[in-house]
Amino acid sequence: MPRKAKFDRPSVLSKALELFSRQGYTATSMKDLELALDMRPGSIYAAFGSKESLFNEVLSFYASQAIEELRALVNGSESPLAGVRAYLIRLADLAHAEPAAKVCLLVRSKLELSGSQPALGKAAEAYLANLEDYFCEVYSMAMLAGQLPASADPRLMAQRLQVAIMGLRVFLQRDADPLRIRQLAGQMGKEVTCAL
Amino acid sequence: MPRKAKFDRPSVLSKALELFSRQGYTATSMKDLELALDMRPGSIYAAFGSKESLFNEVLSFYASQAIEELRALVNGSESPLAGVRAYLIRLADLAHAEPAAKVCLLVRSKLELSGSQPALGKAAEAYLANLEDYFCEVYSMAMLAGQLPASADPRLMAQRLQVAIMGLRVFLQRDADPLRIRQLAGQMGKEVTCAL
DNA sequence: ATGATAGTTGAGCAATCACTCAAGAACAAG
DNA sequence: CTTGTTCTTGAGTGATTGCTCAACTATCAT
Repeated sequence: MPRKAKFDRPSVLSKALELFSRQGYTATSMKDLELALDMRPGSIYAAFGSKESLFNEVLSFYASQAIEELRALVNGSESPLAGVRAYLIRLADLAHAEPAAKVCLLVRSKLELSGSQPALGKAAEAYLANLEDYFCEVYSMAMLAGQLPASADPRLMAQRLQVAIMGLRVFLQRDADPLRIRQLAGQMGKEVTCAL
Repeated sequence: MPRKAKFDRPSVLSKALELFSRQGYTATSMKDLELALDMRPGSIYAAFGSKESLFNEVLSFYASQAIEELRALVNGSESPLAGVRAYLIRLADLAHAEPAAKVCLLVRSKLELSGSQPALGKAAEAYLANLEDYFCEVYSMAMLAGQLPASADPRLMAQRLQVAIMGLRVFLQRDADPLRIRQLAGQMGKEVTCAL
């Protein structure tokens, strides 16, 4: 009996993600979203409830995308540590991408919203913690495979890696020479995988 | 004949800096500023022209403060490289500070505003470039003092250091154990000064 | 005092904000 | 076709945005 929605949720989320990545949460108005999503306000609110909960869903969409991409890269590499190095190189290659794609939306949102929208800040924080946990798993796997000294601390290394990734991705915004950035990423990859 | 302004510009800028650091540019309204600065709209506009140019002045205020602090620390250390390590440790100790003080306002603003307020984004970018230049000077000094191999690339090391700092300061937002962060900072300090 | 200059005030402007809801449109079952 | 259910529409809500300006007040030199 009902009528089915004529929009495709993932594709809508993807468009919203692009817009939020470019302008941030606060600077993006519902008018902007109506235009980008080609939806009228009533439809948006029927589908997502509010600007805040739409953004929440976008964050979750982005986070699962990010962790999936990472997982694929690690599984597709010869070893966990090689996967980590490959991931850093891939990040460095974002130097050629559009500015909006360079920063991690989770980091961006955490910085932007922790002070003014605590709930959204907490959400971004949680997804970042998930990523750290996954990094920790990767390092644990590497230890079991004998690729790291028995004295290694996977949790510390995971945090060390996340710091490196955050730094690199923020630095991407500075529009330096792509080759330079690759050089930096390579060096950091070695440091972060004890391959000095 | 005239009447002199009854507010102290640096102290006003300092209050505005605190507010912008907590809420960001877009999420801070003129009403918020009126309250924090204890000034009426007319006075603010007479003194600063617009919200945007007030923010510009705050950015410049913050940047000169930051570089001065850094310079003092480097000059007060035994060697340039020791100064760099000391700076990283000092950053790690921000773990005990209020959240707003943890992130660099320049990075925050670059991320928040590059997409929606290009002029302000460019301004933040320029100050970050100044900092990188200063890092480069420090490494050049270290080379002249024979603390680095002749093959070292000061510019690359400066960028490497800025990536480390950005990463560390963003990670501070995650509210990890302060001791952990010190540990990370110490390790990164060694890497970034070739003291492995 | 007085006049000239400059700083302060706050009600209020047009524009924009996130959001609502009554009306209409599109589908599926009978 | 109807009827029932859900989705879509867009004009319009009150609140808030950044900002203005005429009236006012304080401080100077004379």
